[in-house]
Amino acid sequence: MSEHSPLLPVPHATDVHAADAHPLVRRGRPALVDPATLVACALDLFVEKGYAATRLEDVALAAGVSKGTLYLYFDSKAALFAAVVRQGLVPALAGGEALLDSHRGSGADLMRELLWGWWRLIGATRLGGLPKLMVAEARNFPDIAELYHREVMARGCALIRRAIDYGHARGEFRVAGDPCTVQAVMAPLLLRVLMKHSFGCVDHAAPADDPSAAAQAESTDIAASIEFVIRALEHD
Amino acid sequence: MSEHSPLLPVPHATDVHAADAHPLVRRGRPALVDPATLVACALDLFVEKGYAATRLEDVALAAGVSKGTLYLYFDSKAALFAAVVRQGLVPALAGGEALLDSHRGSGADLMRELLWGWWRLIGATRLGGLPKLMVAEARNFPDIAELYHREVMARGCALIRRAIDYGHARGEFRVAGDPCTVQAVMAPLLLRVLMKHSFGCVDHAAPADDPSAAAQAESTDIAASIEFVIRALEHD
DNA sequence: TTATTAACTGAACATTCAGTCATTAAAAGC
DNA sequence: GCTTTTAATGACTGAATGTTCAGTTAATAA
Repeated sequence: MSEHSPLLPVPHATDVHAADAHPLVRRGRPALVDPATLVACALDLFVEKGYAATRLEDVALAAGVSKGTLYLYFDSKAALFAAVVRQGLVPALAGGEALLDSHRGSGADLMRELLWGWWRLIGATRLGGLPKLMVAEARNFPDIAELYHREVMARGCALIRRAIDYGHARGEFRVAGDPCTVQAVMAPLLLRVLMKHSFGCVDHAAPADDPSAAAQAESTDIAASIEFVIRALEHD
Repeated sequence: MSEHSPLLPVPHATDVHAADAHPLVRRGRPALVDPATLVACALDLFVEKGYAATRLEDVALAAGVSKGTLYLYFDSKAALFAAVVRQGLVPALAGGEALLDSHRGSGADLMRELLWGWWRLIGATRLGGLPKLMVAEARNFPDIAELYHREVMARGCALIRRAIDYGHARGEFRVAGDPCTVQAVMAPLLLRVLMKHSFGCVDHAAPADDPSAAAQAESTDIAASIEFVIRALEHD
């Protein structure tokens, strides 16, 4: 047995593909598949069907490879799941942190930008399926849940907390960024994305026939949710 | 094959146990197990491990019976799942509807009572695991998701909407009960209960060693969340 | 051309588990 | 006691699927 954690990709994959700056000329057959593609396909299927109901053969099929090829890049199904979470979260939070550092306007505007940015970069993309996936599987994969909690939730909460503190320091917000307020601020958007990826097909509120109208209605709802929480933050 | 829906309990169970007022004297061996116990055990395990990761043998073991006995009461695992949802939701909403009809005070007080009641009757009990379960499995069980959406979510939303309208009609609330506001009002509590049943063991915010202190902190957080949304509803 | 290396394949294997059923147990009627 | 009826059991089965690996393909190096 290898001495690596079973939730990490096998080393050769990391060496050959992730660190592409290999100085030597490669030998042998060139790779046909990018492991990032496998992870992206796995994310889609995990989000759509759940972890257990997703067959590795379907992931492979979606990526245009065979089932065996998956095992060249990931030790196990759980390792693939871990990669899905890791790959999803790494690029997702940097933007928000940069935004917060550069902002100079009002607290309400900062909060609007943060929440809209979260929706654009995560809520409205395929990454929006990750929260549902983690809620569903956190108890079955404590290691991955801990990673997600530490690297995504904690960092996201810290971001919101700093934004609330910013508005509080300027005298615009009634409260400072305690954990409970932070959760209440994120709650409407988080719940929205959770519902979208679970009851989305059941909920008949949106006109399913016209995707552009649905997107329009969604934007309106997001805006309303954001204004709702800002109203709760601001002074009377 | 029976002509009943596969998601309904087998008829004999309903006849013999649910309708206990059978006039005839029963013959044969008396039942040792109450199907409600099976459903309760299934709820616990489904919530803890997820639908797929829960083995029927474990459900049976938790209820003190054998796997075969489960099939005397439920046609399949999916039927057991449906019973879990159905049994959970039936008694859960009546209280809220009665409360709303009898209330005469301010809109904010009504909202406090409603949300606290929801927390006491659902959020803080084993039923609080149902939302997580449904979020996780809605796509895999469209029938059950539709049932849950129609009988739980829609009715719960209607309740909140009427409470907002009540406060709005009295001139206390800024807005009427549009669907988006309703969701924003429920969001903090719903998200809290979702997190409790997924990341609950990972989140180190609460002191896990002292359950009474944890319950105390939880009550404080619920109260803060409720006041947060009421503040967003009320006039400036 | 031939050897070597790496990527890839898919049939076979091993395991897990929902669902079945022949059997046993416990009650009531005769 | 004997029969009938219902409850309960747990070993068994079959299908699904995660995992493995001997073999194949496609590239470079000699």
